[in-house]
This record gives sequence, C-alpha cells and structure tokens, in this order.
Amino acid sequence: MSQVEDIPQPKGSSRTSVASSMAVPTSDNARQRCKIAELEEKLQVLESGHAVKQRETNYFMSQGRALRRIVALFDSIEDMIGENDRRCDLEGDDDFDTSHDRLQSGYIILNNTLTWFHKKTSDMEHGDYMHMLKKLRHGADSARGDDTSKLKALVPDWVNREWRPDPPIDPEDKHCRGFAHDTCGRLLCPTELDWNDPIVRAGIRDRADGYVVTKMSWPVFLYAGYTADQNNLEEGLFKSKLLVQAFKAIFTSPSSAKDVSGDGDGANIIENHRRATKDPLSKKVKTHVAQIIKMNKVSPRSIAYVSCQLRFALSSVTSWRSIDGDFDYTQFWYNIVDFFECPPGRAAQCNIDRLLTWWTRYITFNNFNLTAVN
DNA sequence: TATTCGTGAATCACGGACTG
DNA sequence: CAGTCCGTGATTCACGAATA
Repeated sequence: MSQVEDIPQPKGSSRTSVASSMAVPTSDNARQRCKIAELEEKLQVLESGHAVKQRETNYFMSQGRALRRIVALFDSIEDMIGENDRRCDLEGDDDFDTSHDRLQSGYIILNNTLTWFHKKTSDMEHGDYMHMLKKLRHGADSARGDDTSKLKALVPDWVNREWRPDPPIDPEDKHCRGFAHDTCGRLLCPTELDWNDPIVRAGIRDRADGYVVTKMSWPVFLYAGYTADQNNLEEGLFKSKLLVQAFKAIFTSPSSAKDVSGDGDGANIIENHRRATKDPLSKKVKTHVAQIIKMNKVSPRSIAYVSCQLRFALSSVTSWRSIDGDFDYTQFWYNIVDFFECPPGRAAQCNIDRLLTWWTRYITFNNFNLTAVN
C-alpha cells in the first residue's frame, strides 16, 4: 500500500515540481464540498448496512470523475501507486526515466486532487480497496465518455460555423470525419505537411510512406490561426480557438465556449475578458465541472486531456480507444504532458510559463477564474 | 484446429433528478 | 432553464472454455 507521509518527488529530471502546486487557495464552494465530504464520512461511521455502501459507491464514482480530466488520461491508478511504492522501497541513486517521473507526478496530482486518498487506502481491507478502485475507474471513464459525447456534437458546430465546409460535418455521425473530410483532415494534418497539396492529401489518406500521421508531430488544430511557423514550432502552439473552445466546453460549460471569438490574438483576449467580467446580462450558471472537481488551475494535464478529446472529436473513430490507425493517443498525451512538465532548459521553461499565463487570461468565466499553474 | 458459446468489461445513448 | 451527474439498457469486443 502506498505510503502516506512521504510522497517522493521525481528525481533526476527537469520535470517541474508538482508538489509546489499543493497549497492552492480553495473557493468557498470547494471548502463547503470538503466539509460535506467530511460529514458524510462521519455519517458512515454511525450508520451501517447497504445505505452506507451505496453512498460510498456514489462518493467514489463522483470523486473518480476528475481523474482522467486532470490526473492521467491513460495511466491507471494502480500504476501510479505502484510507482510511488517502488520509489519508497528504493534508496539512493535509482533509475528514474521520463515515464516513471510522469507516473510519479501523476501520483502526486492524484493525492492533491483526492486529498483523502492516502489515508483512506492505508486503512482499507483489500476487498474494499479493489472495490474503491473499480468505482473510481468507473467514475473516471464515465466522465470521459460524457466529455467525448459532448464534443462529438459541439465540435462539428464550431467547425461548420468557422469554415462552412461542403458538405458540413454531421454532428451525429463520425464516419464522415477524419482525413476523409477535407476540413477535418486539414485540422488533423501534421504541421510539416501541406494539406493544400493533393499529393499530400492522397498520401495521408493512403497512409503512404512519408505521409503517415503519428503522435510525433503536432497537428494543425493545436495552433493559433491553424498555421505553424516551421522555423519556430512552438509559436502559437496550444493557442488555437478550437482548443480553447473545447477546454471551456468541458471545464466551464458548453455555453461558455461560445464566448471564444479570438485566435491567440492579444486584443481579443482582453476583449473576451472584458466582456466576460462586465457583461451585466451574462447568466450565472450552475456550478461547472472545474468547480465540481475543485480544479482552480489550468494545468498541463488538463490541456493534454482536451487536446486528446478534441483530436478524437475530429477523427472518424466512433468509440474511444488509444490507437487510431497510426496515431497513438497515449503517446500523444504523454508528448503534451512532457512538453509542459519537462521543458529542456530555462528558455523553454519561460515559454511554458508564458503559455500558461496566456491560458490564465483566456479561461475566465463569470465570477470564476481559472488560473494557470506549472 | 476451427468454430461456437458464455461472460464480463467497456462504451454509448438516453432520460430523470438535481442544482443554482 | 442550462448544465451536470448518475443509473439503465443496448451494443460491441476480447477472452477463455467447450465442442465439432
């Protein structure tokens, strides 16, 4: 079982310390939810029988909903616990590579997200522990499914408004999407290839040598203005309007995604912020996902999650899986997380900070602001 | 060895309950 | 009223066991 007191920090890499994000100011709403959770636990001690089991089941499922979104889209809880246990057992100079660091960072974020996790799991019987993991996983997968189905209908709407493709993308059907559809293909196309070139289009569709689309290249839909500077591939990366719309649709409600009108342009950011904060007619809506899962920071992993969900929505794949043809979503998610968490040097770190600051300014919704964290 | 069958997990779509 | 959560049922898929 994992050790509560000392969560080892990642060693031997430049991965940004996630532990520094542990002390974050909580909203009133978040504090109230914590209090409710505490009271519920006390109730469980006083009561017994099926009702308690039922409530606990719902509690774990509800807690699990945050996991895929902000902890790890593909890594299992068991793997993260295993990595933490491994580090606790090892001493001295041990081998830590990027994938192990990523798992360990995930474990730390897991414990920041589910603050009860350490204590609860160390007291549990094996059967209850397995049951809890199962329910957490169930909650995690159902939230991911909800987000997938949400974007399945929303993304065609955004793309159809922006590009007015002929034929338009069917919000119900995914078979016509992916590289078969000109606009989806253009957005999914790796930046180093020119979708306007018919030879390139044919090559990608036939998966010919030199045109295989893998997780190794950043797709166009991630870039501001949907174009990349081949001499500076980081310019505009993770600043596309579609990405921000998807982020807002998932974390701050589908209606809030309509506010997005810019494309990485500074004036628009300010304009959006001004409108969001000063519009007296803006409706105060129900607590949204970011508040529910106590997410008060835009984190690299949430951006990676949205990037994967967005790519999936643009693709023709109908049910969730980690491989789409030659494209590996798991590695794609890893690449994005590593891009943010393992910047190669100080200059790269500064760029990441700037990028997250940009998200800070962009993701604003009524009286609730998401701030960026590194 | 190939096929069939049963089972459980994963996924999706849908609708009701609930909330602010 | 918009948005989220959650339960339910249908469907698909993978896998192992049984059978021809």
